[in-house]
Amino acid sequence: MLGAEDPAIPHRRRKHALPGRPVAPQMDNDCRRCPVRGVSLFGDLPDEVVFSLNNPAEHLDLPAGHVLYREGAAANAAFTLKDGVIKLTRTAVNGRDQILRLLTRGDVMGAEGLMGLAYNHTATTLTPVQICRLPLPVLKQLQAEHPTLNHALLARWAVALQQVENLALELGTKKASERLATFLLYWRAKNGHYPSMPLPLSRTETGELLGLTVETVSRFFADWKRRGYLSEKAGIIHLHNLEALETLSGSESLSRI
Amino acid sequence: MLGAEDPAIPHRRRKHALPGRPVAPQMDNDCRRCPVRGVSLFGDLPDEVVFSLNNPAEHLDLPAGHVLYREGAAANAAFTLKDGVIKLTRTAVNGRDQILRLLTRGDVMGAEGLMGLAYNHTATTLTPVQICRLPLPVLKQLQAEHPTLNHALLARWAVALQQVENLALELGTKKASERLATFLLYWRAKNGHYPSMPLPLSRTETGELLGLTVETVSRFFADWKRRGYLSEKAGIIHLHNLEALETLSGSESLSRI
DNA sequence: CGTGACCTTGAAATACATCAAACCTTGTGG
DNA sequence: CCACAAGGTTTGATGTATTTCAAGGTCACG
Repeated sequence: MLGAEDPAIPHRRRKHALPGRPVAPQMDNDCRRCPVRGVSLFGDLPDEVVFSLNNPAEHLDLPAGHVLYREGAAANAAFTLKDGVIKLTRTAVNGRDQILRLLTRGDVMGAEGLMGLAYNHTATTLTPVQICRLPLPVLKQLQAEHPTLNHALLARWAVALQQVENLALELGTKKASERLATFLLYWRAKNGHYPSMPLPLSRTETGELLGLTVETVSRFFADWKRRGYLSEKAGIIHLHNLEALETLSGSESLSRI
Repeated sequence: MLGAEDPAIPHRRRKHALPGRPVAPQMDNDCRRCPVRGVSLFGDLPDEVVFSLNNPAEHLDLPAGHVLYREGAAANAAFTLKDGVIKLTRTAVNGRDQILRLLTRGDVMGAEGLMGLAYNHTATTLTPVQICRLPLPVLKQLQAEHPTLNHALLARWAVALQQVENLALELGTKKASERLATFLLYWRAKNGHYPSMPLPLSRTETGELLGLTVETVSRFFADWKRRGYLSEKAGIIHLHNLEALETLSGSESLSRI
């Protein structure tokens, strides 16, 4: 609880998004030994079914800054994220981007292809990732043969809906500092409640998530660093004053304290 | 296409939300003759199944301003909206409300009770409504017996997700006038693309949907009325200048034109 | 015909965006 | 290995969109 060890691997920060050819080393392409099978879509499927799959999924290793698929493109596969962080974004008519969800280990993306024809988002890796690519025809067949899968899909959709609802609630009811503080605390919780966590979002991206400009995000970070609420080093955020951040996430504003 | 007849019933505007006792006349409680069966959850179920249901659903007639269920309350039933408009809201920690979805004919609500224990939203009628109340145990059993139902549920979840994503996109990337104009055009489309449509939202509620204050909403309405873009009478909105609104929904601002 | 809910309008305050420039940091090529 | 280039971050000055506060106006209903 109090001051545990530092978390995971400090995901290396990307510079400019490389064109990123899928460096797929095919190390272990066996679904039965998939490290995320427990949390993945197939968690509910019995062993014999997973055996029978004959490894329909393709393992991929991608660098940070790689676009997996684009909003509006014809959907041909769904993906499971085994490790790393991915952002799902949409672009408004005025050209501004909105991050709608941040995906981490175990999350599924692209499954909307089961319902419609096109992807609803653009999926971009924020760190190097390991993912599992599942062609939609395979998934459709599995869905038909094993109704359990539908339940798993339903559960995921429900979670996704709640996440986006939380986002809309934040965007519609809170001000800049509140949104940013709330996000930092959320991200901390999502990363194991450690006092430190990797933050693979640039200031611009943080703004795209929270409906703010780069400058506004930067100003609050700077302000909170000066106050000693947090510090940052090599892409790792350290939260020193959770209480202050919790208060900020509730109501306070920069100039009022 | 051009200047068609006026649309539906001018839903009477509520004054203060009555405590609203469920005036349920039980006129026709037979699911087989349900006017929205085609668009409802059971659209896919074969006739014999619907027959066998033995009318598990309860028909309700509610006045405007009635709270169907509250965020956080134990979920015991799902509902199908046969007629009228309902808002789904959540309240932020600071007490401000956010409308997350507006439901119309055929929409389903409260199905999150299938996955979790509590309702995620507060559901409030904005007009008099006719709804169908479906106890969750019944729905769960149907779900187990007829996997088709899962597909229907999945489809609905997918639509809900897209709607909320659209909202988040609006809230995160656009400014007041753009959001309001976009919403008016959206609402027009949802009401049959007629030049006129009932708007069962108060200024306050419109603000709660779009992340704005009453005053801001009122000012834009006033401004656009003065410009002749629209007019309003007895809760009915008439859009006179779609082009202007479309431009506004894209980029323009009040002071800049 | 008064009362309560809702809507409008104005003036002032403020939060955030925009514009502009300097500063870091990190990977790269000489 | 150094220095530069490029992307990202910080900071300041200024503008403006939107909120906040306050008051008056309208409409429907009892």
